[in-house]
Amino acid sequence: MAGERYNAPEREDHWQKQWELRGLFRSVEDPSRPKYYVLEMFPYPSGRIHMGHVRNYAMGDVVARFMRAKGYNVLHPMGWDAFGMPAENAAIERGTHPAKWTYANIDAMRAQLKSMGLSLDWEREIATCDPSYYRHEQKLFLDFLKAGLVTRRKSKVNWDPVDQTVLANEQVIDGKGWRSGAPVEQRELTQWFLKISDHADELLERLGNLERWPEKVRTMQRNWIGRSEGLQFRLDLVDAKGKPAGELEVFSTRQDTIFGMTFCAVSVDHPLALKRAKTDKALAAYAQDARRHGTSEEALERLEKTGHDLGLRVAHPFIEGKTVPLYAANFVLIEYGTGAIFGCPGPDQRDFDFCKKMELEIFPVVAPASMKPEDYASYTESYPARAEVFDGEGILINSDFLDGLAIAEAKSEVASRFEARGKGKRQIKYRLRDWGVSRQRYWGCPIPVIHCEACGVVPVPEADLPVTLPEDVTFDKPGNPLERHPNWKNVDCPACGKPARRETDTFDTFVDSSWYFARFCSPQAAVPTVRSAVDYWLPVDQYIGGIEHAILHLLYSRFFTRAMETTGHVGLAEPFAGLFTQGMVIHETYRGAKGEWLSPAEVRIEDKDGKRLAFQASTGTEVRIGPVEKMSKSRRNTVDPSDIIGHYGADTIRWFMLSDSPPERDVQWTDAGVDGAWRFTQRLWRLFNRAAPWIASSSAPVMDPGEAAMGLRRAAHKHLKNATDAIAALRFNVAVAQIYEFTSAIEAVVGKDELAADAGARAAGREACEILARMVAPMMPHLAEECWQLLGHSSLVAAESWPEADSALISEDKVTMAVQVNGKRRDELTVARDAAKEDIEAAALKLENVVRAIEGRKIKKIIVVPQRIVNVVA
RNA sequence: GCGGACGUGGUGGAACUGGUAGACACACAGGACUUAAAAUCCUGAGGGAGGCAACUCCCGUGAGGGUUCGACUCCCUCCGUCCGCACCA
Repeated sequence: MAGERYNAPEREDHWQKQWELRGLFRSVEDPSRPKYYVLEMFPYPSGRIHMGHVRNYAMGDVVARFMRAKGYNVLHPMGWDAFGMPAENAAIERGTHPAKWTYANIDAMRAQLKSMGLSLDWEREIATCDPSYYRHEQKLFLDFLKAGLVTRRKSKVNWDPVDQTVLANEQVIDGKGWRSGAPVEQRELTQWFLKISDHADELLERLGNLERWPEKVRTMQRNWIGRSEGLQFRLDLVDAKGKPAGELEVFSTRQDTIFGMTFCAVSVDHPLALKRAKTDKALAAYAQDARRHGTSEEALERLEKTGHDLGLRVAHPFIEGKTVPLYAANFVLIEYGTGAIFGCPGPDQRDFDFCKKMELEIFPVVAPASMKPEDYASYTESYPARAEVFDGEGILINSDFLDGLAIAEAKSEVASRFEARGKGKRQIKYRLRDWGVSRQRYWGCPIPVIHCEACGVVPVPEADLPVTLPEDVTFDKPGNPLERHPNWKNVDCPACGKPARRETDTFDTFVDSSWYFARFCSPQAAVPTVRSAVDYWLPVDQYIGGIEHAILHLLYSRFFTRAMETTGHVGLAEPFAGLFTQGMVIHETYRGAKGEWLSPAEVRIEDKDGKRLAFQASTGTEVRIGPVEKMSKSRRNTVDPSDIIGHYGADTIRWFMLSDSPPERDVQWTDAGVDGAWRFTQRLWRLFNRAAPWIASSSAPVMDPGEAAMGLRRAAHKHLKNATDAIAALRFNVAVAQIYEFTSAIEAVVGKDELAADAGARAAGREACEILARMVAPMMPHLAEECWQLLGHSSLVAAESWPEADSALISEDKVTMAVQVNGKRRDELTVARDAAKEDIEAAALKLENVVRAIEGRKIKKIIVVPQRIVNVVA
């Protein structure tokens, strides 16, 4: 036995088979037991799992196994987010059919995940590209359509003229298509939209209830939804001759600054601008230029804020006879508010800059609250020369009837006056826009509608679902294969029976992932969701994934759940009660002589005089060690999880992922770190091998345990409590540290020859080992089984309950308190746990170090915090 | 620009509601075992000063100030790093 090594790969295979044989991780609804739904964001089947997956799923598995041991009925499923562009790209590049490519990847990745020993219910596995999944997505869409949650309209989209498809914003890089490199055009296309913006207020409001979500994610969603309260109002226009020329409707959150209005501006796409552009060629050219810059954010940053005079003037609503110019301006967005603004250079930096350029009047309308009224005049005079505007809290000035009011009061006053005149209304605007879900792509869920010349848009009858993708498609030409398929799109109209055309757009893949968590509750059902199942399992109690989904996926899923509630598919509004966003896996980067990226496998690291040097393994030439960055194919700084699992085993890679770094922060992959984790697996295995015969004859705790026994029992229960709390709070690195300490404590007792005759120590050793095996089980499940077996059990530790910490053993009867003099630690004092304050004070004052520190000074005060600290103030 | 997070030894990090800063791990050094190596085990260590030594003293959680008997923790100012959003009226 001694000298042997734990053969992780072989034993892990064995234990995985045992779990599967007994169906330990299959979950069945059981209303008599409390449920716990733990879910990690399901992967895109790109081909192989990466370290990010390993970290994500290791964490989720700890939670799943821990909660199972705590007695919960745990649901822990896995599936595949299987539609998407990479499959089509593979088809274009390699001629493989997207389905073939995708399913092969799923098979490969399933095997990899299984080798990690995850406690998943594989019977619930789903793939979003499977008709058995997406038929229900189509049904949901039809229900949403009926419920008025869907709309179809023309909108501007990013269009790649080479690939002939719409691109998501994320796929536009510096104004160019990410694949083709062609400049992206803005095109008007008729698209399907889910009306998420109708629910902006709900989605915002309910963020407040998501207490177990990271503040950061809630803030990001709050900003994304972008609520602003303001006033929408109409201003009178006059033409060059001073005659009335209609009205201009604007939106502002700062209507209090109305007396500072020195111009108005509209978007180049505003009706007023479009109308004039028909006759004003210079304006038409200006507008064209402004639109061109609309795509790239970088260009926006540098873009000068300019305007083109529209030849109209705007009458000031409160100053008789005053008018200001009206411009078409490149910085006004048609999508937001009314596409028109009133410009006030006072508290608005952008308007201030614009006025300077256009040489318009500039004066402040808000003065800092601390300023004395006699200084207002000089403040006003010097204002145009300022480098930056004042936009803080303050008092209205230069504003007629608003003078002296605070900003909030002035806002309310102005709003009331407009409302009284019938010229305006208080309004709340959101930045959030409707979610365009149409994609001109093959590998996605077909949108189940039919276009008929006579009947218009006709939903596919539910009996005809699913609308499946045709298999005989070609990818040799750019564009949507569904569009050019010879007959797929030709159907008879379900309403009138005349020839009609199928919708050839497919859904954005974010639609697929917006309800998969609900489908997991009844993955084989003939309807999208079974109410008894979702009512039992949902919400997801703990969702774990990357921060990159903070907005899109998580916001869409929240909206989708609300929509499914409206249509009766679920009975709750929020899908994820708890969210955890884990950090990335990062690694050093290496570059060769020509600046080419080198993978860690191609590099040999050496220590020379305390300096780390890297050499190319094949040539021996020196390699530059670059910054530590997120593992990525482009930088080639990836490590393949399967290589590590094949060499060290799954437990080692899991343990490493959970050690050291707090789970929300990035973890740096290092060989030394993996070696350390591997050494610990060996150490535990050796310990249990040594312990087994040593504790074999022990039974129940003995009547009169000695010092060694009591010490070990106290350590066991203390570490058990600490680790339990840490795991429950997802602080795996802290739990790992507790397990290390606990292991050392056991090693100090178990197997020691001098304690072999101590029955109490042997009994405590058994108790400690049994606790340790179960504590380790969520993190290193295979090794834990091995250890459990070594202790003589025939049961599986994966099915064992979590040990209970005995609080009586944790609170020791003697405590060590620090003794401070004037706040500086001078000595320590061990007293009975319940010692009286007076006795503690007296004992503290007798300590040599304390006496010396006091130096005969008079004692002013003594603070005693029971069980913690004594502070003598002298 | 707006918003958020963070800043602790050589490194990753720990420190409960303000109460012994640096747990645990990595790396390092010394030692044991060994013919040797690997593996394993033991020991040491924030920086500085004094002492043969047990030990004692000073400094120390980005910088400066404040509150407190007592601050990594709370407050203010500043510096730095990272992230998100960004012409949103």
